[in-house]
Amino acid sequence: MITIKDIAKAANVSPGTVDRVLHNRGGVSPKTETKIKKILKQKKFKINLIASSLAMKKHQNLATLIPQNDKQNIFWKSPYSGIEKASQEVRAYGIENKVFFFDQSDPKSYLKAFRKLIKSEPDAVVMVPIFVKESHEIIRLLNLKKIPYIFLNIDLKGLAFGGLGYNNLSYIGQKSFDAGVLSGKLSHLCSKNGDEFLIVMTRKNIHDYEAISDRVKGFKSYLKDNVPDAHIDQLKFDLSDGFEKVKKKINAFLTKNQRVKVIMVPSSRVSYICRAIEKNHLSRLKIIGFDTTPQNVEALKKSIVAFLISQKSFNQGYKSIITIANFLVHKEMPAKEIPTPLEIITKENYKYSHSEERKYYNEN
Amino acid sequence: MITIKDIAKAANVSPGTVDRVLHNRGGVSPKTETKIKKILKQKKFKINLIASSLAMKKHQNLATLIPQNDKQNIFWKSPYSGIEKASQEVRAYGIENKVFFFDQSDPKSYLKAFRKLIKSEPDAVVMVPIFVKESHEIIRLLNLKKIPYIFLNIDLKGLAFGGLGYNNLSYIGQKSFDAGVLSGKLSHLCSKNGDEFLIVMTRKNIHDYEAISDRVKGFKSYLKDNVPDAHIDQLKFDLSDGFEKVKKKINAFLTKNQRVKVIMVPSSRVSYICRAIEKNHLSRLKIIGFDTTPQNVEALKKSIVAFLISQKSFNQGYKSIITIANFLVHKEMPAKEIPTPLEIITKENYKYSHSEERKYYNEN
DNA sequence: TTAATTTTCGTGTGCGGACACTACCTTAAC
DNA sequence: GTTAAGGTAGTGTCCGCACACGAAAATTAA
Repeated sequence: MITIKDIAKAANVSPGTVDRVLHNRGGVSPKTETKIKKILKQKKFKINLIASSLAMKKHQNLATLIPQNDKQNIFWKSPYSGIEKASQEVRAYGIENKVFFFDQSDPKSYLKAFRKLIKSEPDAVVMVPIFVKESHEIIRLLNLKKIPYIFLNIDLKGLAFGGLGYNNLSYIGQKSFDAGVLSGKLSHLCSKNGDEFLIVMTRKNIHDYEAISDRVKGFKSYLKDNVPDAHIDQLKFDLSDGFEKVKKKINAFLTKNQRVKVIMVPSSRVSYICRAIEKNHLSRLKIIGFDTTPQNVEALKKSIVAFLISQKSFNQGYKSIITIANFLVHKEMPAKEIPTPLEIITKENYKYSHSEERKYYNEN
Repeated sequence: MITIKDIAKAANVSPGTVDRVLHNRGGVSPKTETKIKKILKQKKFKINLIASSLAMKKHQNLATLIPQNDKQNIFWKSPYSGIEKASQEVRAYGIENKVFFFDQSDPKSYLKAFRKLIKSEPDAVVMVPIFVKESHEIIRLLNLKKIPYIFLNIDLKGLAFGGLGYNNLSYIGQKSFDAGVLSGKLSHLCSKNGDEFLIVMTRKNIHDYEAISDRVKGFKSYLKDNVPDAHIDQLKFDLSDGFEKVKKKINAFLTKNQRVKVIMVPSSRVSYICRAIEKNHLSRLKIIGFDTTPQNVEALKKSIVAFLISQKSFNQGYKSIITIANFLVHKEMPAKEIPTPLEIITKENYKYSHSEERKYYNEN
């Protein structure tokens, strides 16, 4: 193991000088600088990150702005858990993360949570930019204060600030269009000529709209390219529709359209739809959904759902914190986009997936 | 951030005493011990792993025994890369890993590499126990020398040493039977009533046999449970069969058996088989294979192969080193089995998978 | 030449924890 | 009452690096 001291000895200088060269901190004559750099390369010196971050005692604050998770919004439990896990890990690096929750159906609570967040004087921010208009305000302030931020799960785009767009260090999440394409491929593979496809949309919150509509676009795009004469139907429900109404409508539709063999539900509420479908229909259907919520996994295990496409939201949360921590501590510039894998989950491979997440739950 | 010193102050003892309690090193009266433990819990003290491993300056040696990778055996490149990546990371913890290669078709080179390995006096070993008899000898020596070891990729079992079995700390790899079950499920999903299934076995090396035959068992098991009247054919080739012979045999078979619609290749050589199949057959076939070798991915991208089941061998290699390093440094006991996820890879989600591996290649 | 200034570099301290070493305090044996 | 033995607790040093401080060297000004 090569240390700074080894380099110093070899170059006939003190460790301090080597350190100055390593961090371009100036104050070193060109002669010695090149000499040291040569030895550095020759001996393949790598900074010991362990010792480095221990010595770099400056404590920094992180802040995270995410939707509250509860029984209704169970989806947000995973990212939160991932965030918690990462927070524990980076604490040793002197980074303290504070999480601020908001009600994902209430823009006011979003702004309120942000106001609290900004009072905590964070050095960097991880946020889920659900509300477009409010996020605009938030980001304006972050830019002003020069606080770096990354987007989690939702890739807010737009021509804000005079066409410059947002300045997020990175986006960590799923590429919704491609997720939709994948659902199209899976639908295609498990159907035969003449089968019809049905998309069931459940718009629970307005802000889901972007991702969900991208998935639908991706789905249609795949089919257009690969099954040009595919017949695609679409059913839409609103939150205001009660379960009974959904049930009636969907079963009536399936009775009338016996050639529908594949159902794709672009939201994370596929299990809800499954519950609404009568058994006699289920047997002929291949159902594809998104996200491994407990209910969805239940339906998968019962072989009601054929595929779930997972965005590994636990890993998303985890990675967002690790990414920004690396940026703060080691000035490591993240990629502008860090897409989550599109994992295909079936009854048979579920138990081998999400192992980090399960491990975390077991330990806590 | 709570440090040992904080705890010491609160308990009116010196940091040394707290450390003794933390590591059960004895020499502390029960009274002070319980007091300290209470404060530890109350203040939620967590050891700072960064500082801990820096302070634990004892340098340790790791040794890895894996098959050489070359054009013929490209599969082993991924695990090796994962091992290299992890080795770099753990070097900061004072752990030096040495890799010893052997020819995967030559037991003698296996033993020879091991002899070199043992001369390096490793504190722990990661090994791919390809050859049964020779591994037995190797493990006997490791047990004798009390060197801990873990199995990578191949789960050597047996009633060795008086029925006690091997003493490997852990096995890191795929559960082959379940991988086969998954391939059965995928075959099922993309077939319709009356379709026939074909298994094409290419036995390149004897030692692959276990994993491959388990995959076949899993495949058949799934179909037996879910498609009881399924018709499953099987073709076997040997390394000695030339490509032309394979080609002739397989196409003749497919011509004669037009109802075969799904082909499952339980080895990592699906692309080889695909090259042998004539185009007029390909169009009606759904082909499922294993492992994301460059050639297989090529076939996937051309839509010749429908699914690849990946065992993420890069991650396997990576995890094996990390696991044993954690064991050495933090005495963290690993799980007896660490199964790799069974990832379903299609043309559409390939680019989002194996991101760590690709990142590694880009940086090196 | 000498003083003033700037540039270059060496030294020392501390991050949080591990562990060897030492000092102290009991207890019991003589 | 002295001493040895054994248990308990405290001190000090070091891990590899970052950074502040100030000394030495080099340069410029007077």
